[in-house]
Amino acid sequence: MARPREFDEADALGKAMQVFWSKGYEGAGISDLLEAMKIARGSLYKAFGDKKGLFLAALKQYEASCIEPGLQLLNDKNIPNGAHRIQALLETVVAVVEDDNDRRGCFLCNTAVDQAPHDPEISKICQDMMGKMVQGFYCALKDAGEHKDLDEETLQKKAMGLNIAYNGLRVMVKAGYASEDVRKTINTILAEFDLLA
Amino acid sequence: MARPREFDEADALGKAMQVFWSKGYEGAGISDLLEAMKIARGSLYKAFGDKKGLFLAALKQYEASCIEPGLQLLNDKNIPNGAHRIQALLETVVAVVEDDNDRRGCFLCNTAVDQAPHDPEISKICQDMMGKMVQGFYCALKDAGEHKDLDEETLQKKAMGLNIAYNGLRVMVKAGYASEDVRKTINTILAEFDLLA
DNA sequence: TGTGTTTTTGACCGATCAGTTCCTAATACT
DNA sequence: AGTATTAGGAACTGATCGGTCAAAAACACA
Repeated sequence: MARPREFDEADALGKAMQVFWSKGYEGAGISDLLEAMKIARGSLYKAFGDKKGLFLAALKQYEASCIEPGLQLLNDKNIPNGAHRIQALLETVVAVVEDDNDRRGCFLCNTAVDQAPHDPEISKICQDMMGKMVQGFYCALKDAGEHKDLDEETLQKKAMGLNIAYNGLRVMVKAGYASEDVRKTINTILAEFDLLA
Repeated sequence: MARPREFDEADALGKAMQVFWSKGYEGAGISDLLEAMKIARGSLYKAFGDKKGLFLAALKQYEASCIEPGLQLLNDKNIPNGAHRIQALLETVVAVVEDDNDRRGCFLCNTAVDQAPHDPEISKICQDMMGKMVQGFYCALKDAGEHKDLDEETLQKKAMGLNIAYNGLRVMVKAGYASEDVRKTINTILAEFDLLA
């Protein structure tokens, strides 16, 4: 017994995510968001509460649409060698630069850098999401050649190290490094972590 | 034959650097800066031009006061083993967290993440400064045990890999990870790069 | 003691910020 | 058809944004 939504909430949220991803929390104005989402001001506040509410929803959307596929790649048993899965994931980082010169980096990493230190709620979310990435690397490592034999703690530490490398690569991309440099560095990382054939 | 400056420009710039470092470019309002620098609005614009001019000066100041000492550590021949120098540098990352719960991270890394993609001038500065870090790691690697024997290109790639790890650690700190986790990860990095005794 | 030059200062500018309010439009149920 | 309920939309809020300006103040020189 009420007027129905005229916009697709999931679709609008996806657009909002893109804006936050490109411009960051502070850099994204409500007007920017409205324009991209193609909804009116009142609708935004009615549907998402306030700017931070929309941001948190966008972050969750990023997890579902970008982090999750990455995790599935790291867990993809169709690629028997876990090292190949890790390589594939790292190469997505450079692929977006080569394909579209997309230097938005990782929305999660961006948020960790510019919002987490000022907001405990966001800090917790970032740690949770990063924790999932670490677990993804862990699963892939368990299927990676001689790593199978390592004890759990060592694998966990290696997984954390790979996640650090992943974030560092994202920073490198944002700093503006050429894609070839990023690609070379990926190979170095893989070599240092004993993940090359 | 003119009124002299009443404030120490270098001192004020240092204060501005702290504000930008803590809050980022967008997060730092002119009012925040004025309050910290303890000067009046007009003085700021007379001395530094505009907000971006002040930011660039602050970034240069960061290079002189924070990056440069790091580079000197990586080049410090008083520590004969380059691996120890690298370890010492990485440990400064966790030390600031343990000592003061300082999670501002690296001002350069922060700037790369949230400003470089939107400003070619800042992008270039970030790449230049990161290049210096890479060279620092390179110098240290040349004095690090069996690495002495590696060819130049391999060393360069390893140096780049270490810089990526360095930035990744900075992100990890900003995300809010406990200092013990960061410390463990540092050891993992050193181990993977064959820099442990 | 003027006089010229530069710094300081705070008031002020238009623009934009996030968020609110209120009225209209559109639906579902009776 | 009537009514309750919610969405849509635009005008509006006070606060803050980065930046300007003109007058007062402090010095160096004559």
